[in-house]
Amino acid sequence: MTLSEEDYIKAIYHLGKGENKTVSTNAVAEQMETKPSSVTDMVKKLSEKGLVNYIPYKGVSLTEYGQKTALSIVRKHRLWEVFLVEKLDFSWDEVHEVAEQLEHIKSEKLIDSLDRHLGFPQVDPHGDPIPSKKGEFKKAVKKLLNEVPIGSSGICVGVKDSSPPFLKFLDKHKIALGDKITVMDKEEFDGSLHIRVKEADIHISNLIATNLYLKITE
Amino acid sequence: MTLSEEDYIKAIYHLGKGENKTVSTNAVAEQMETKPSSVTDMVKKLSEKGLVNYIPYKGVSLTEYGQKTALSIVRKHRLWEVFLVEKLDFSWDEVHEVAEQLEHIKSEKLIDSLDRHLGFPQVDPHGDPIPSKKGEFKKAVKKLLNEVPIGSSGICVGVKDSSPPFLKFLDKHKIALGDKITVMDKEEFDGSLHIRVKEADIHISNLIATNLYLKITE
DNA sequence: ACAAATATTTAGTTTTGTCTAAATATTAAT
DNA sequence: ATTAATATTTAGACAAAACTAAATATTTGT
Repeated sequence: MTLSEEDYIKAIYHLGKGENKTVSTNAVAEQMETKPSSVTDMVKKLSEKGLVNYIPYKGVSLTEYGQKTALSIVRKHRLWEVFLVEKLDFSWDEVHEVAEQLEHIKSEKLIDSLDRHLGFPQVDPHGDPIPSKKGEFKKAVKKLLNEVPIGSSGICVGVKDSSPPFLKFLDKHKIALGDKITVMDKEEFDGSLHIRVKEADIHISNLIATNLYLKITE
Repeated sequence: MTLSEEDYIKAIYHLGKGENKTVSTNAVAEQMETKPSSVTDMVKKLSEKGLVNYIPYKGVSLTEYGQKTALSIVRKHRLWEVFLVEKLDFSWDEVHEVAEQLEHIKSEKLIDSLDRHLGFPQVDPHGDPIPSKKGEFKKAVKKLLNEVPIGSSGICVGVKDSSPPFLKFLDKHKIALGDKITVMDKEEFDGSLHIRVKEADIHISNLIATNLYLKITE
């Protein structure tokens, strides 16, 4: 597999939302920042190699083999992201570009060793699940903090209200994007929550909880 | 810089023994496992980009800019080798192929962080020095163990006598290629040595010392 | 110094991945 | 159902990096 082929496989995988939907060549072209005609060419080649199903004018989807390949690339990408954040102190938003390069390194031993070195992480710094060597993984969903069941934890991935007062509140309570948050308990009376943010336990109102998005794996 | 260009720069650097000698296109072709005509093409391109000095029929050498580039690649290669051995438990002889890929990853922050993560190592697992960010580094020399001054240490990189009895001896005393060896003391009387091999102190005869190569940086 | 051997370059192709412009198929609108 | 708009493919070209075969320089042996 060439670098370019891998990028196409990954693009088709992501556009299909991991559910192997058929996607249009135009969509792939936009995702890859290239021209539709280039996509047609590449998709024909990938089809000959047995990585995708391609019907002219109808779109492409991954074959089983293509899916396995995509998951292997996603696995590498996410493991490297964990490495960059955990070991090299990269921040949440700096990892993507470098991981895009590292994901193409070819060495099974490297990835297995990296996985072990990192303690077999289940999710990457964005809260997305890391496929196992065999390609198994749990799906991740984005939920408002108030909808997260007690005992579950996830990664803070966004805000609904992005007004300065709210962001200031988050800053004051040391809640940042990328932080791991666990719902410890919920008050029946007012819907307020006891949560754990990176080792610290704090208590927040229901209103706050309805404005924070977590990514959780079920 | 493309991947291929980087490989050529590195080949020219290594053939010049780090001393920026002028090397022939044929030599580069052999090193790169490619054809001389391909080298001519690439060398012309590199010359236009200001990375090499090229005189047709006379050979190529790196410009100052080319040397800086080469050292930056060597630095990356060797840091990754340290990472693979120290953190991922790769053995001495497994690292090269993977490091050849990793050395092409482009991110200054990545390399600086890796360097820090590894504790700013001075040499790679083969005993070769790691250039600093600015491209400074000490030269490494290969010496027989009996010629190494007291107090110095180096990496075991080879044997002069490769007969089974000698190799068996090394195995028995847990001396392996890639091990760090420090000369602790020398007996005037018989030239025997007290050496430290990976935390263990042992005593070896002069004959043994004349058959082991160390790579040391001055 | 000259012929033979060797080294190097040039010219012309190939492959991969891309592009533009033109042609064709599909979808949407009336 | 026909036309207009949009999506997709085809055809032809290009750049990068490689190759082969032929041409040209350089070096070597006598």
